[in-house]
Amino acid sequence: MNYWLVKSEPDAYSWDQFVADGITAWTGVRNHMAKNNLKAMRLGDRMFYYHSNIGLEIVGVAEVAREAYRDPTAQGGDWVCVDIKPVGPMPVPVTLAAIKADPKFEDLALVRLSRLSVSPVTKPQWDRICRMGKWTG
DNA sequence: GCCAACGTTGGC
DNA sequence: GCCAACGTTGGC
Repeated sequence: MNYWLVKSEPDAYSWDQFVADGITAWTGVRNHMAKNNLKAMRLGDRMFYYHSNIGLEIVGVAEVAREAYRDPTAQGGDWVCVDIKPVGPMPVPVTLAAIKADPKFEDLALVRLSRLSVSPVTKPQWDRICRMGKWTG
């Protein structure tokens, strides 16, 4: 299984809205590196759900419910989206500040490539963030 | 509100 | 093919 992190501005689409929807198509990605990450996602892969701009913290865990397919909101190009569904909220949200304060995360894409909206997370990074957030799933 | 990072556009 | 200008993202 691979691990990921997706960003959403809570103003635009919050974790609570995501939970209310139950499943959502992760559309609108228009960056090639992010697109490649979407294409690499496999059914059941897990991802952190991060609130950018407001909150600046990982608030939940989601998983891939459908692998990459053509993004219906794209006018042209070969943009793709995946379907994701919430697994559960992070018992203790993990803040960007806490992540940045830990030297073990200096290679985390969220830190190094701050503008990338869909990024990979290594297994050790995943486990460490889960511990910080008291995630027991 | 500012600014750094970075992708895209367009002139040459 | 280079590079300046510009737009967007996202943290501070």
